[in-house]
Amino acid sequence: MGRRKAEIKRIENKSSRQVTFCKRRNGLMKKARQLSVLCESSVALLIVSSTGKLYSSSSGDRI
Amino acid sequence: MGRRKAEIKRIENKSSRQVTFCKRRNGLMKKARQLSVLCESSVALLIVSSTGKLYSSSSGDRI
DNA sequence: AACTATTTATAAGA
DNA sequence: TTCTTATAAATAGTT
Repeated sequence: MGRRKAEIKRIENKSSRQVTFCKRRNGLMKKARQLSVLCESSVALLIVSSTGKLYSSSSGDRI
Repeated sequence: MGRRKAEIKRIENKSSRQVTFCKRRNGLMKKARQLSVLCESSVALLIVSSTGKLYSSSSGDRI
């Protein structure tokens, strides 16, 4: 989904890797929430960045 | 992403909710794996269907 | 951080 | 129900 077909392999460039991380992390969380709402399911998502920062989302969260 | 704009609210029809659950669950797991590979991160995803069945994916999984 | 061209996911349909 | 297709949505590269 972008200007070029993206191969699924580690992004070498550090800054673009971090931009992609931010974009895709947000997209993933959005879709996780959508699934739980659309299909009455419980969804939990845990992401730990390469720098060790934790991001989480679960269907019980208000935001 | 589809023929019609999909509102994010519980799908009332049971069979179409099930079809959507299957499609979106697969899509979500795919994107979770992509994020971990592209951005060198650890990603864990847990989904419990409305019938209580558990589906999980984590970046350590071989499949 | 915003913008688009393009790819990808998917809602309906066959 | 598995496959197809039109369209919505996500996002890669750009500005």
